[in-house]
Amino acid sequence: MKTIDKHEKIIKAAVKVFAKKGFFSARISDIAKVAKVADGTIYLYFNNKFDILLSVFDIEIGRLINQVKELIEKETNPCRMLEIFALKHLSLLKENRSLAEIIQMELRQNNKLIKEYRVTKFSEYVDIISHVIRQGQALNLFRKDIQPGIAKRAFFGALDEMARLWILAPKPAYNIEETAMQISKIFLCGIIDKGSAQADEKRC
Amino acid sequence: MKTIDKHEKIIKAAVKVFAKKGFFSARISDIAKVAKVADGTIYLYFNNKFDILLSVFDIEIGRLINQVKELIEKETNPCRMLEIFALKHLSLLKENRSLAEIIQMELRQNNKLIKEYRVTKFSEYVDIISHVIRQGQALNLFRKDIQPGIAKRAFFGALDEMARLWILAPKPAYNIEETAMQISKIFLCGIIDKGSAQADEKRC
DNA sequence: GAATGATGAATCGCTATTCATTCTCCTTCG
DNA sequence: CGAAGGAGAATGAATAGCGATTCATCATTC
Repeated sequence: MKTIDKHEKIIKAAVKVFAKKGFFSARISDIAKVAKVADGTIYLYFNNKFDILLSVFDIEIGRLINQVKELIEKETNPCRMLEIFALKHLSLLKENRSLAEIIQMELRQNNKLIKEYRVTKFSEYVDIISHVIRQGQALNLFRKDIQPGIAKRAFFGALDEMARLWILAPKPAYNIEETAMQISKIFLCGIIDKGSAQADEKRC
Repeated sequence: MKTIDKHEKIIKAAVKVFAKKGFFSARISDIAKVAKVADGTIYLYFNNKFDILLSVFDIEIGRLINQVKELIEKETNPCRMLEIFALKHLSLLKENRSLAEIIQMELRQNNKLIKEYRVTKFSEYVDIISHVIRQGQALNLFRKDIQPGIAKRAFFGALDEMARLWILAPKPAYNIEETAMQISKIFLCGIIDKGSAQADEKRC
């Protein structure tokens, strides 16, 4: 059993336990039990309980962010880029429900470190959206009176709220493709420049 | 000093302390200090720490919900109703920042009682939106292919994300009116039925 | 037989909750 | 009118339990 294995095992276990109980109610001994490791072992790999949470953010959420980024970068049409963002964001969270729960719960905590996390790595992720909107505006696809900073939040917030539905409701009422499509559709219709020939051409 | 005064004082204090530190990190003695009351006194009015949080939800958030509901009910035009919802929701949260922080943080906790709260009182609030959308569809103002259940979440999620911005950022980059207007505009443009004469008439 | 990794029982600090005591403010009666 | 008394409210020091963290000890590997 290599060192690297235990580090990973503990993080995976922590994702499960934090998702189930929330950071504060989760006990180190819970994580240790799920990871099949002694309580003390955890302190060989992490400085303290909060450090485990930060590692979850860095590694697991970081992985999520990279996957979406990578896909977006392959596209050039801003409309398609937003559709892909919606679809991929939702489907990755759906696949990894525990992680989705942690994002919902812990990334909202009023904590200095978490706040910092939100303004660095995570907001870099959300900034993908405003960047795409600016591209669309430059191409005369999207209306110029839309503020990218507000629109990005509107779009991300809409997706985030759908993610919340899945976490709170035991049975999902809508499937991912349908949800992602509806949200991109509402949003795209809302920002597309109807006076523009480009918008028709690109079939946005 | 009447009994009713202390109950209120403790709740007001709890709103501040929970907002600042979060439920788990808030100490009863902190709340007591802010309320200018002895630690023990709190237990004359509340069963336990969690009971204080539930009371905050019931009383303070309930008050917020009622205010928005009341305003909406005065309107008949679905487009205006959505605009008013956006504006009032944001401005009430802005006025009561501590409460907004609690909503952001604690209403996301993975807790059975809070989950129940979300599926009763709070979702009744969000359901105002889907109700308005259905009205609009019945009047041929809004497109029929929009699913009210998804659209309500898209709209609410967008507003909620803007509220989050204000909480995390020390200095707000956008004012309320502008934000509410942009979000309603994007959303209304996204759901309005362009083929319909009604939509023009009503100047949506 | 070191050196490194792992263990888990014991420690230690923290804070929700309790409860014996004190305070406040009426009511009653001499 | 003022003193006595007592009911309910308020106090805050003491308790009690929890759980993060430590560390003396054990296991494994070379």
